[in-house]
Amino acid sequence: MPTATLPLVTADIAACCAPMTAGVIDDQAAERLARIFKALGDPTRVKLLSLIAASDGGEACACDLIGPVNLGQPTVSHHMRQLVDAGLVTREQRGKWAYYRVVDETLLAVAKALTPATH
Amino acid sequence: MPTATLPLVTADIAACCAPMTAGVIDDQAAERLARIFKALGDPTRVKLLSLIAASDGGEACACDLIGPVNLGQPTVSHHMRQLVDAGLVTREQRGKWAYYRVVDETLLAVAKALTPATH
DNA sequence: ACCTCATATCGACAGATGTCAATGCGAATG
DNA sequence: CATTCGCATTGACATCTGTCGATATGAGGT
Repeated sequence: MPTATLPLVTADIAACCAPMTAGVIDDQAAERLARIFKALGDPTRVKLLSLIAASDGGEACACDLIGPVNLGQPTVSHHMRQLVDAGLVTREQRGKWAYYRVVDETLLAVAKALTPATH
Repeated sequence: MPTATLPLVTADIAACCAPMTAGVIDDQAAERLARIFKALGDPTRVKLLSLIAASDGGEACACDLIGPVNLGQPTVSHHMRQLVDAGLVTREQRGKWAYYRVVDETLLAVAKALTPATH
């Protein structure tokens, strides 16, 4: 995999997340969903996401995240990349600091995909 | 990890899934959530879950799952174990067949955890 | 220009993960 | 009870992943 920081969840974010429980999902949708779930499949990243979401103004710089998760700076940077690549957070450089912000649309779309069909 | 098939998501399923975006999640909750997400973090397992959910009567036996995912029987069995261990599906042996069923409560709880706080 | 500070990237390494072939095991069926 | 059938377990393997120390990058401050 190259070093690209691509928007893996793009416009088709809606398409990706038709309720998983409605009909049999196609392979592409399964892949897209799994990619997001994998990004969420680490306790550190779950905590990072929560830290950002709970931050004042809905954003947090990397420097604010290193302490709470008690890991090295490169490791946190690595995790943040995963979250950005999955489309779960955005990154904005302002001066020396990198500010992260949760992408609510992605969270909502995934939540919708997980919501069981109302029989 | 021993061979136990424990209900990793038990009564505290509700506690585990207070909206991830409301306050900073504690380490235990992050761990519980991540465990479920990790189980969902593979395209094969996403498809398996979808297959079961879309099956007649909401249940499917292992034999019905092997074909659609195009993988060996031991591999499918392995994936199903992951899903059961994560509390995403239940397993019931009836005669020679193993029937799987999606646990809607878990899906709902996770969906709730992902739903962004309404600012 | 230099230095400092905030992040990212690289290289390395142990441990986890997905897959398969071979085998084990319990339940029906003859 | 021997055989077959459905599924789980084991052992092995290549690949992926989380973590770190060291280093690179790049923006501000002096």
